[in-house]
Amino acid sequence: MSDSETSKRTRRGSGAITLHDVARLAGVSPITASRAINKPEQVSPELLKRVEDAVARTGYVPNRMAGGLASSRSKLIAAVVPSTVISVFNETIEALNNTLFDSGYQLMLGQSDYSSEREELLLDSVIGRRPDGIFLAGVMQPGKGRTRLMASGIPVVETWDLTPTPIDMLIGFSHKDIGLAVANYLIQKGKKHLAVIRAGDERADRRTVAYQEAIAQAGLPPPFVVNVGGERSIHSGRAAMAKILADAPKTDAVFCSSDLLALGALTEARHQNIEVPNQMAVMGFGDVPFVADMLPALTTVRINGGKIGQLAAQYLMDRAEGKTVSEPIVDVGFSIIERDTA
Amino acid sequence: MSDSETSKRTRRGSGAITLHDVARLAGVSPITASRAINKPEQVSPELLKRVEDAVARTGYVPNRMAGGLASSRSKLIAAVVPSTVISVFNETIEALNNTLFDSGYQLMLGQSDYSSEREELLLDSVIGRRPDGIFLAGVMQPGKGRTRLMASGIPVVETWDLTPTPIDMLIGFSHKDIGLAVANYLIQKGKKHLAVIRAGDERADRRTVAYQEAIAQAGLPPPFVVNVGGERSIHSGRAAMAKILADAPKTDAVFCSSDLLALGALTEARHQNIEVPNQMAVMGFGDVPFVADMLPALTTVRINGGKIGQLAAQYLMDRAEGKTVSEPIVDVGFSIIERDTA
DNA sequence: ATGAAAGCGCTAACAT
DNA sequence: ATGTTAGCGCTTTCAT
Repeated sequence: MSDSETSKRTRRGSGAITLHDVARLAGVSPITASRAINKPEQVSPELLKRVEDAVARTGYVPNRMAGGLASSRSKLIAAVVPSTVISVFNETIEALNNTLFDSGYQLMLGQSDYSSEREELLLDSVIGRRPDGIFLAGVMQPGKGRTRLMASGIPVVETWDLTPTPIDMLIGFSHKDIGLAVANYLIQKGKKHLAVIRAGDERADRRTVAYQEAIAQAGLPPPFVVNVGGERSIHSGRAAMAKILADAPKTDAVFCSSDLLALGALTEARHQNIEVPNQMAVMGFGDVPFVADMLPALTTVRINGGKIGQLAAQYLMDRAEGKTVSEPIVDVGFSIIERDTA
Repeated sequence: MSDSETSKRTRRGSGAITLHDVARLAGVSPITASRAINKPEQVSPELLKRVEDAVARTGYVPNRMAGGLASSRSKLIAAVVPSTVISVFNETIEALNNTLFDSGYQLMLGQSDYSSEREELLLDSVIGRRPDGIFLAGVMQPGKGRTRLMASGIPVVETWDLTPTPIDMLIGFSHKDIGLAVANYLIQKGKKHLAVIRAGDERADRRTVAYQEAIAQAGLPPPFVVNVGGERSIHSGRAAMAKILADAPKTDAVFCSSDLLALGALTEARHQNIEVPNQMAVMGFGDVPFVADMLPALTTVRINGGKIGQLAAQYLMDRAEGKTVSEPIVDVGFSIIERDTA
């Protein structure tokens, strides 16, 4: 209200209420106002109340960019995921976000679209924000991005995979073991002519290779493989199943790289009056929230995505606060959920 | 390498490479280094090259918190959505994120979980980051949150709905018109005993009320209503359909508040050998990416979510850059996609 | 085209 | 328990 500002160089900032305004109104020094807001136990009840009143009256919202700059603690966590639309990572992101929010952290979301070029751009953009931690969906392949990440010194958690050489922390499971387990599950169900509908990524590759190995070990003919590349949709699942039915008609079981692909395979099987699971077993991967309730209910590989997200958030926050994480590499495992389709 | 730092109060920052380091290495002043990076056309080729080399050699990544503080431009956009797991907003968020990223903006994601208490907390947290714009999934009800948002002066775009009193910009469509259109569509197909499976939110309410109106207008008996509250799953869709079949057996058409609910309804119908669409028509809402390829393919209301996201991003960025948005209120409409189930 | 000075809004470090 | 001072790393303003 009563301002007498005189300066040669003027450079009014955002115009928003600042800590100084609040302090002046409360009749205290800025640092006391800061403490009243962030560490109320360090301030006498009397002054605390005056500051609180001033905050309420002005509608002051602290500028976290300024705070972050001053304290080198941004209270930001970045997540880098390949895709956000109906992806297996959704549950993980939601859990991550919720856990972070409850402790006053904010989530920045970056999408790499399965492109490593874009991922590198994204990483620089992310590092520039100086987040207190970075969540990665997957394990980062060696390259410029990985190097820069390590150089940044920011705590990193890689997820949804296992590797002997993590950047930092790791919360995942073995894709190889899944390939093995699924093949053996199907074989034990009496299936003889296995197939696989796989995505183009490297994790799908490891599952497929293990699947092939287990099949070879059992003395069965090698599986028919359809690689759908980046097309993880129901549509491509249908097309893939059509191809299997046409080119490898003896097939009696298919392992799909994702639940969506499995749903597509199932759709095509129904379309062609193939009886599931006797004539054709179908398994998915991911156990996205709705496949349990469909008819037939999908037999699939379940990953506890929520647990991964929650744990990752905790680890990142612990590290941001200087604590050491006692078990920085965790295998959360997986389970085969037996339902109607296999 | 050769440092001789002497100061009484030491407070080493993050320890990362700063613009000063780059400038020193390039033999220019910090401001020249800054210009070389941000406005290269203002710097002579000679110095530009020296700065670029220094950046490459040091692996310098600008600290955007510092830059944001100095310029009052964070290059951050915040999105507030109720949920991220298989929600109709996913496509919008992805488009928003992609459009922003291409212009150097980053997305912060906040989840309100359909709770207005949480939404208020979230809003303060978001405002504290001083984003250049805020994306809202839905329109914000009057209240403390809305007031604070308006007071913040940050550009806001509300979406997925229409209102005569937007906070700022608005990109949506009429839920009332959808209720009307769906009812008339079903009626015109010869359906006489309509029902609705709705969620608990206010938008679903408006669709339902309009649906009831249109039915009344046509002289048909009022629809049987099942309110699933916050349970937007396939599971609750199944349960709701079971209830309809038990309590209102004459029902020959159901409009569902979401595609997932519709899928559940369809599942139950199949389970009870109800023939779709003749005996029972089912319509969804949202046209999530996979319902088109299922068997039967779902007849549903399609919203161009991608367009909303892309437009919202553009509007927010324009406003952040001081441009005026010529048409700040847009009705993107909707369409009924006729497929197998109605 | 380049640079010096000032300061964005906050908190860490050092008093008292 | 409260205050003073000096930055955090950058960009604006003004000068050359």
